[in-house]
Amino acid sequence: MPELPEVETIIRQLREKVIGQIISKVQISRSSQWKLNDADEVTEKLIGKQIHRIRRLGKYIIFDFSDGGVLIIHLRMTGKLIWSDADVEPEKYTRTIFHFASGGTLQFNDTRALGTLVFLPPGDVEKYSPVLGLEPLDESWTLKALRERIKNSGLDAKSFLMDQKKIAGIGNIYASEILFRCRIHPERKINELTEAEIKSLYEQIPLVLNLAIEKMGTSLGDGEGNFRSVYNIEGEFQKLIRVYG
DNA sequence: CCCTAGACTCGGCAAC
DNA sequence: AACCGCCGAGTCTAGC
Repeated sequence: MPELPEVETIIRQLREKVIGQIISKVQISRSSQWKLNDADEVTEKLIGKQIHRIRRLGKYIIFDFSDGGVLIIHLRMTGKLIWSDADVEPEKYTRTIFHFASGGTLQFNDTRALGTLVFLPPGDVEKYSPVLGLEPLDESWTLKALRERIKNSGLDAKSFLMDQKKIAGIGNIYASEILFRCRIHPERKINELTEAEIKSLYEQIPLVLNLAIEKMGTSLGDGEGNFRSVYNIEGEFQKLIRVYG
């Protein structure tokens, strides 16, 4: 499952390959994953768009085009973005392929097909903006801001960490790992933690996420959820994980 | 089991 | 003052 470190790994690798590139063709084989767009229309509209910037918001991947439009992709459970320098044919679980003028291709593969894609032309950028909580790797990540979020929540600690409206980017694997390192039981009520425990969360959350980014993410299990980077290789963080499940 | 969005429930609150 | 109605927080479920 791609969580913040996996998505960050993906966008960093994508930057090396697709900044400045121009889309020459888009092949959509599962149009229902384009949430706000008609498949034929978006295929047409994306041609000629140049990728100016790539960024991450929580677990969302955002491509900014030179004209101000954006493409927003969420990988959900099993989505993968795979880069190839050469042309490729769609495989069984290929849902959309982006072809670039350089000859390279970016495949969006997704076994469960729960991932989402949204294209917003320059004027419509406001039409879709996911509601997300604190970004653990931003300057906005402060002990005070975390305490403020915790204050009015009756969730248990693990649910709190995984709630994207509270903190953006954490899922099952990193929530478990962070709580283990903080010695906090996952079912403890978040608003009943001691000040020392909140402080520990405040420190461990960015620490664990940054460590996982250094290791290019976590590839656990052999099934459909197993993370692969843009170059179709596994991450290394599972070697450092201290708890599983 | 653990990704999200939307529909739903619940409880607190408000009045001049 | 709460028979009302809004809001925020939490729960449940569909989607493939």
